[in-house]
Amino acid sequence: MDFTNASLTALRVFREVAERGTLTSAAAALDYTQSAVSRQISTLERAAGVPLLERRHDGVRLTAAGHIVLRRATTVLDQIDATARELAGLPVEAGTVRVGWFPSAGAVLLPRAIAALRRSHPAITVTSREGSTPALVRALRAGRVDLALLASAPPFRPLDTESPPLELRTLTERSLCLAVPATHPLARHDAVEVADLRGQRWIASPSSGDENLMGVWPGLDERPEIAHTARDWLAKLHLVAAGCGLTTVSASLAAAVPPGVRIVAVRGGPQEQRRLILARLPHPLTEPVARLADALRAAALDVGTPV
Amino acid sequence: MDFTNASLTALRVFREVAERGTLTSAAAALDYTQSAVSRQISTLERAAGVPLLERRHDGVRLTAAGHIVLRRATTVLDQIDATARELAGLPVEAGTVRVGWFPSAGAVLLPRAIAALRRSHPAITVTSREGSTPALVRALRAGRVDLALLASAPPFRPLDTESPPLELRTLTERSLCLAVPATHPLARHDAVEVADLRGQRWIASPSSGDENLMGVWPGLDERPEIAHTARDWLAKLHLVAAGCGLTTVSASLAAAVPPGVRIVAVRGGPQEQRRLILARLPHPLTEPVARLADALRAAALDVGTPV
DNA sequence: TGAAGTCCATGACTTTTACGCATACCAGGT
DNA sequence: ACCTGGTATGCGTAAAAGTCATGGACTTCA
Repeated sequence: MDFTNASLTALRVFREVAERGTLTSAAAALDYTQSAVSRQISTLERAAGVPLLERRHDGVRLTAAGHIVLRRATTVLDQIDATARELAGLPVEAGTVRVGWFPSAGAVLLPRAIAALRRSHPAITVTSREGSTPALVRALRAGRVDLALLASAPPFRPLDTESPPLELRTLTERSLCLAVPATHPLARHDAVEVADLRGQRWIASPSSGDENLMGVWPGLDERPEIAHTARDWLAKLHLVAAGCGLTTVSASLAAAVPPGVRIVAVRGGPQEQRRLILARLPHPLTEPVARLADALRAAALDVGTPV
Repeated sequence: MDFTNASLTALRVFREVAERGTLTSAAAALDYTQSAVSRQISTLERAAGVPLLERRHDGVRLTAAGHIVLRRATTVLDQIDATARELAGLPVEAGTVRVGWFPSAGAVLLPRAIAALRRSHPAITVTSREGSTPALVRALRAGRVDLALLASAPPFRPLDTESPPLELRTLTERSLCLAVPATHPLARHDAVEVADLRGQRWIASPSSGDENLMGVWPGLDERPEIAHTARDWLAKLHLVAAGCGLTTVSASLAAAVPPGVRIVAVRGGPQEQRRLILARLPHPLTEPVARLADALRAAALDVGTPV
């Protein structure tokens, strides 16, 4: 008998034992007797050809082989669960407003706002452009855009020092989150500890200098291993989905992640807040610009709601 | 009973049936009787809740659900086999491959290839970086990447003029397609006429000069109205989903479009072909690099198949 | 039209496996 | 010495897996 004849049930039991630390508590959790669990584990160890658990007086610990099996079992069982889900088939007043947006700020929010505005004010037309924060601020000042959607991180410096100061409205202020592959152990819970991020591989944006790399958790207390660099969010998120690494993500992008990506919060370490800001020049708004600003605010409230 | 209680034996049997096309021949290969295989498949279908095979007089064919299960079963069984090898301490190929990619070339293909490679050669590590075509060619020449995934359009000029010439392999050559909102009238059919593109609003990449704008159909015979400019594909595609405009898209990205986007072909006017190219320096490949190149070729074949 | 061949599904039966109950053993704490 | 919490194992039973034999459906060929 070799490992290829292991059973999924045994792998599930093993995972539960590894998580809870005793056969007895795993049995209770899975509605087995302690002896049934003991036999399952014994069968799995015979299949593996090596002990997977070190028995102690107060429970069990994983052996090196046990860690191997746990890692693989997690992947296998997540694939089985994903299969089950997949099988269940569980998807304007006239005028033009010009808005600029930074990708992580605009990718979800702006399309939703535009869609909502089309329904409520079909005569209002929106055009938009992607740009960096400095470029968008210049575009606002120059009148090339009416509104700008920007992301902002501590220490929340002013966008520029020109006069008059821009009118800023914070649409959301959320904790920075983490995009993890759905099959990753960190994806099991809604939140992970910052200490759990050690030893992970990261997908970061290319950048120069030694400021914090975008994409790496800012509270990480080790030198990160950058496995991939990417600017494009579609590619980034698909790399995450493929299990290629982790990346930080604004909570507002959570609605746009492809299948295979889980968004989790990070506990421990300083709270990393990110603001989504709507910037404009401080003069009276035209009606269409005011309506788009309303739609963006409404969309910002919706984005916090899972769809 | 649900799918999470499926057995590895049943998945192995299913995979063999899928591969051989008849229960009888799969039974012979696995040393079962034909009726044992029939019962295994029936049990799996009850677990799935839907038929996985279409019985015909000359054997069986996979249903859509069957394809789902086969894909997942392959991953699961490969993981189990890899676990057995890992537990036995069998030597495996180790090494890191560095690959560069242009977003529209890399966003779908590379994650899939990396995922497949991880299953077949878990000891091979891949790191990657996004870059423009000229930057990636320079990175290849300088030895900073081992492979580069590039997109190419007519007239298919050489990537550079240095010697020796790079070794290029075309992974796919596809017609350029159009991403349209699912609610758009043009989404009703699989293909549209180039004349129907007049008067549409477009989402283009920002660029300078008067060469064709990326994102606008190159055969369009009027001055296009650019409603949005964006580089980020996630944002672009969500703008399309929101009904904000159309954009051109490589067929290889079709697998990554979010809900609300339809990919359609364009008839009339000159055929717009796009090539997806794998570039490398013309010297012998190390084993890991060769394996990743194989995985990319295989993934390129898969991307053409609707799932 | 009938025979032959190939395929899948199923009734009846046998063999094997999984699990619960009860109990023994072990280590640590009081 | 006793108690608590843990794991391993003998025994018995029920359930699952597999084989044998057979029937039905379809296609091909004489």
